Amino acid sequence: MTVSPSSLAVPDPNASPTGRIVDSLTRAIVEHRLQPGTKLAEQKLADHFGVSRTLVRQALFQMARNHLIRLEPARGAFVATPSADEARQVFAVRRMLELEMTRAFVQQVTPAQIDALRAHIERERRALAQQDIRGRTELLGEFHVRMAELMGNTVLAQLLTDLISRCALIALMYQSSHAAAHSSDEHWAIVDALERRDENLALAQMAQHLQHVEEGLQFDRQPPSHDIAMALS
Amino acid sequence: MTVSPSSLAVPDPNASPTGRIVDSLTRAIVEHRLQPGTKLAEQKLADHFGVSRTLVRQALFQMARNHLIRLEPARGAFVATPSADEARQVFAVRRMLELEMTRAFVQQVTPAQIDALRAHIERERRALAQQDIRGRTELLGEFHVRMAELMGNTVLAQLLTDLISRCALIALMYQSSHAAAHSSDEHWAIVDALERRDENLALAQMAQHLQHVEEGLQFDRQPPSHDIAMALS
DNA sequence: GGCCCAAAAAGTGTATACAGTTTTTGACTT
DNA sequence: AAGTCAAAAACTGTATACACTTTTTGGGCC
Repeated sequence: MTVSPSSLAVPDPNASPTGRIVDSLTRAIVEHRLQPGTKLAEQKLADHFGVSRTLVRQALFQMARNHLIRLEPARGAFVATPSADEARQVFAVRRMLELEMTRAFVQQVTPAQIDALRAHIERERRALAQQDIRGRTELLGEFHVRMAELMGNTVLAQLLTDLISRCALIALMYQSSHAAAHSSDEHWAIVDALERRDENLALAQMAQHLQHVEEGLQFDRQPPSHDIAMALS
Repeated sequence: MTVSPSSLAVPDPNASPTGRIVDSLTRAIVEHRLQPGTKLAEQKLADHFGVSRTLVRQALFQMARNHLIRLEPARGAFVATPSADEARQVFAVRRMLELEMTRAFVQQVTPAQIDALRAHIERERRALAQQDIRGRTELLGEFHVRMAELMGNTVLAQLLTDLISRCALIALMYQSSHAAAHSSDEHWAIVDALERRDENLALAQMAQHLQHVEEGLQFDRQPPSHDIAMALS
């Protein structure tokens, strides 16, 4: 199962102008600088990025496939507003993927991988200490992607990247009250279990971690609507 | 976990002209009417579909995200030629996702779901009996998607749809010698185990089934090149 | 003030134009 | 005959134009 990580080169998204726009918009959404439901007018984006609408449209179409934005025919693009149902489904898929990933990871773990994961957690902690909200969110999500990359499975890593982007958007909508510091400690516990090659413990830690992340969400809360009239109805 | 299937409506891909093109090209690739490596010239596709290059380009960009086609800067789009590494990674992800899906399925299985799966297998068998190669391939893959849909997890179902499309392309490249009839019988065995709510048996059957599908591939075989010169070098 | 409706403005959907790059062609050379 | 190279053709990448749809505006009416 272990495979050379470089064997499946993924083109740098910043290479093409469209990729640059996708990247920039994705960051803006995941980092909560764009509220769910916000209209994304093509000409305004085109002006902002200094390109024509053609490239913006290409970027928007691609992002719609990740469900980070929603396209309404003849009405335009909006930052997605995932429902509670969708949120639960996304988390269910993450659980499925990451539990089995953890299982596979234990089977082939090396000291170098453990070191890499510990180094990543160190970065998480620095971001936490510095109150670097943006870096924190990104790093906490990336921990899971890093595991996939260390296993040499680029396909899995890309899938997880998409899922975790959706989770970030969901977390915003349902106002996660989850303490980020807690997450970093849980990552540490997972790595400890991996190092000991204790499959059952690693699975339990990962399951608990994902459960805590999901529990931070409050699905009973009404999704904050961007539309005033609808919010007051 | 169980959620109404209709709650997360996915827009009919045939609704937009671009979606129609994506759908048509995806089918052509998955059903092996387009060889891996084939050049997809924009103007030719545009003429064929009776639209301008604009729409074709949108479709190609979207398909590149599924990895069904590969875009080379300034050179155009080609039907993807997944490497053996990529194939192994895709199968690894399928295993992860589907094993956990099976686990979750057992926890919440209903007689109606069993009936639906058996009905699906019946269709597989009809396609097999009629030597309907195209329908057979599609139905055998769809069985796994159907399980996700029956659990009410649209997110999972869409992910699996993409993965299974990639698997179909991989199967073509590495000349699966896997008997399709066998697959249908294995599906039957999985459903039996699900009906008995026997988690361990269901997991074992699903694992074995996926292993058989993957074993049908011959990774040692040189990927058949569309480029004559390269094939002879 | 609130409501209705038509004109204007803004925006999306698709086609086309054009610049720059890659591939093909075909005459010329060895 | 095989190789080379420049001109031509074909193709991609981006911008722009234009038809059609949705949203906004503002004036008349109750």
